[in-house]
Amino acid sequence: MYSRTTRYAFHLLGTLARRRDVLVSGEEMAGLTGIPANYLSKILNQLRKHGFVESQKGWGGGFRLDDRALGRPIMDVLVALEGAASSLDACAFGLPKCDGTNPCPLHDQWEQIRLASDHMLEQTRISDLAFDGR
Amino acid sequence: MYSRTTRYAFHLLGTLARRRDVLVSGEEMAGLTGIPANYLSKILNQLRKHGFVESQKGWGGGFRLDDRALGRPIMDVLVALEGAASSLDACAFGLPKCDGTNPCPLHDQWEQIRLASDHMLEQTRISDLAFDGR
DNA sequence: ATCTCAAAGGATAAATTCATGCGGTGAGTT
DNA sequence: AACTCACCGCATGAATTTATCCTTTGAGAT
Repeated sequence: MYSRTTRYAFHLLGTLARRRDVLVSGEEMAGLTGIPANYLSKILNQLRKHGFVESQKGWGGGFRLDDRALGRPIMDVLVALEGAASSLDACAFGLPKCDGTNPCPLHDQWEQIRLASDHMLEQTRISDLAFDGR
Repeated sequence: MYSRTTRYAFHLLGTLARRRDVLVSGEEMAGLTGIPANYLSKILNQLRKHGFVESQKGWGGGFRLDDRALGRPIMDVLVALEGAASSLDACAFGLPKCDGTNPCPLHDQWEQIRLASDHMLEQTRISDLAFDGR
């Protein structure tokens, strides 16, 4: 599974995608999503460094989606936060090397599942995450 | 993803399924699988308590698959070790309540993936895990 | 200029998962 | 009976992930 941090990131980006072009403060986002305020700011900061969101300090400050991020696949988020090349572990059986020539007993079925997950992450864009709620 | 412990359990059961009716010592299983010996014994002990393996103490002792476990789906292993009702998290977006009436933006696609994983775990039996290697 | 607000950043702590160490127990051998 | 082997259980430790605290920085308001 994607880590809790990654799931938080999806939720935060979805919340910002729902509120385009306005600044939403961290405190406010914590209220909207239920994510701990102090932790959420770390994640948004990471997302900022990777070009997904913009931020503004000071009075009336907050976070806002970077327009250029709207069309990016959410796989990019996973890569940015986890450094992962794929979404799910390569092998459900735990083999360090598991592929077509040296498959574990679950290889073929797991491959399908992993591909479906990768496909979802590649096809879903950040704009698709727009969401209001917690 | 299934926890490392669960993946270890699959690997251990697969190794025993390949060696029916003989006792394999913990030390030996560590060599066969590459799983830390002291950790592996914990997992096998858990599996014993849940009726997947039998063990024998003392000289020539070791672990052996419980014959009645052969036909059980490997979902049972996951449930026994993680107490999980399903294989993957209910919601990839992190919502505490995510279902058809209150779906997250990823709900429908993720549902397919989760069902595929559940299906794999229900259809695969312990006997199917038979495997030699690490 | 000064004050206030909110993000940025660093350090620390809590929680969970994974792994190790070691004395104790039971089974078989000699 | 004494010895050895290997599982058993408890306690401890390491690593990773998640969460909190507190100080600093920058932007706007007064």
